[in-house]
Amino acid sequence: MFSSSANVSERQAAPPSLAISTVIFALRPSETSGRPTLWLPLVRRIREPFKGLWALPGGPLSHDESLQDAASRNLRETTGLAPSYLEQLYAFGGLHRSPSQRVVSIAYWALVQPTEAALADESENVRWFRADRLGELAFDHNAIVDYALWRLRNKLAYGSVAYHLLGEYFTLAQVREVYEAVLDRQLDPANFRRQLKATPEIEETGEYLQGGKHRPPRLYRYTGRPGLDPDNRSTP
Amino acid sequence: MFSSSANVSERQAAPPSLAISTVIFALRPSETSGRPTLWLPLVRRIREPFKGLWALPGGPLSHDESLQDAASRNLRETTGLAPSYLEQLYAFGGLHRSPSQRVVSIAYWALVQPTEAALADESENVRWFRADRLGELAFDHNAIVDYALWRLRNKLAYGSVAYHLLGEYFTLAQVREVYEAVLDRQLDPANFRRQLKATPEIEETGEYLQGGKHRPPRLYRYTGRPGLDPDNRSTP
DNA sequence: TTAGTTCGAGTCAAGTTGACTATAACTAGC
DNA sequence: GCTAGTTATAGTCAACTTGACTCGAACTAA
Repeated sequence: MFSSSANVSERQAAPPSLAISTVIFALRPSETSGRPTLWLPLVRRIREPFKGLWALPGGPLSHDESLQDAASRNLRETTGLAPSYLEQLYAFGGLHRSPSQRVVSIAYWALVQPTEAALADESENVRWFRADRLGELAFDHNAIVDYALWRLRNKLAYGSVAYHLLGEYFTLAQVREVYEAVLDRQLDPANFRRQLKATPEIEETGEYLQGGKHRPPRLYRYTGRPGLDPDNRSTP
Repeated sequence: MFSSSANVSERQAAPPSLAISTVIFALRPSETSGRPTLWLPLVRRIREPFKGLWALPGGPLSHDESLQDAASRNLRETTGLAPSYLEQLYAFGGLHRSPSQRVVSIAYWALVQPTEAALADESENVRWFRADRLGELAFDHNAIVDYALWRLRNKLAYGSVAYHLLGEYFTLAQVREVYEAVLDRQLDPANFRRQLKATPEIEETGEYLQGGKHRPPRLYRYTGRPGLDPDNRSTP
């Protein structure tokens, strides 16, 4: 009784530590088909626990930055990327996420544009993986990625998130390819186009995409809000 | 330079502390109209900062409980309630939420059934307020409640959350009253009924609600999953 | 018995969605 | 320069959904 009580107070003296993790999505051409697919960068664990396994970019929360700033700093430090969309995902706080000490991780998810993603740092310990072909990750990071994918699919169906995976100008077919890559199913080009033309945030430009093999498609521009505002009402 | 650097390491030595807050919704009859409206319990701050102001129930995260357990313990301790629905809301981690020290709060939101809510403890320092008539709350708790309300409205429109504000048996008109209270607008009874009859999770019982002033309505039962499962895919 | 109210089924027009057809505009290869 | 192949874009049509509305059924209060 006495020793157990002492144990409790001892453990409470070391409060759960706080960390940030980020799931960073970008479109890259598939090696096989060449069509755009979802990829994400992982970092290799260079110390225990889970030494050698791949893990989400992340780190401790420092005292003088907000959660979002910490996520965005982490993203920049590990991959050199600046996200076009960044949103909090979930706080993971299970008791046994980390074998040694108790860690509560606040996970963020981000989208980066392909021009950015092409410049991303890659090294021995930082590498991009196809989102649908990850192996076993460190900690509960497989669950975090699964949840981020679920959230991405939901947000996509709902609204305005697809454009943050594309550059400033895009064709309607490119938007459709984003949907097909993320939702993993074919969409009717004509019907998809009809829906997009009905959304007011997509503005027709006078330009056409030249250099393709067939009829040049018109270029469009997204005029909705950028994805980092704190008041875009998908984040408080 | 030296003193600033020393300052940084000193502040990092005291990491941000972690707390849990819960927004607890229940239906109670309005004092004026008698129709069901949204209420939530608040606790009075008995120490600085914000001493005397009302705040969300909450407290520090103890070492040996998961986030959800901590939320549900908090809820039980301050109000005596057992929620029928409990879900993580958001992690609030702004730098100046608390004037003294840095606190990251993981907010949860809960729904309790009216039978439960009627038994809730109330005292000098715990009181229920109408969700649309809160005064100025401590910390950033007004923003947290606003976000919880937004989330509740969204979930309501989407799906299955309304039944957790009702008892085991209910009439379709009661469900409509929940929607009207939360969304704050009138709904067409006939159309609403048509939609509910189309959802398979609502099962017709043989019973009727007796004792009303008019034609007795049929009683229904919700057969979907309860709201505390970790795998109901609105929580990872 | 009657007036008043809610319950519950049904109708209708407007809008949306998915499957499909047809034409326009461009390139590659001959 | 012509033709075949491919994508872009517009349009049609039936099935389904949604909102506004009507009407009879069933009960209570007086």
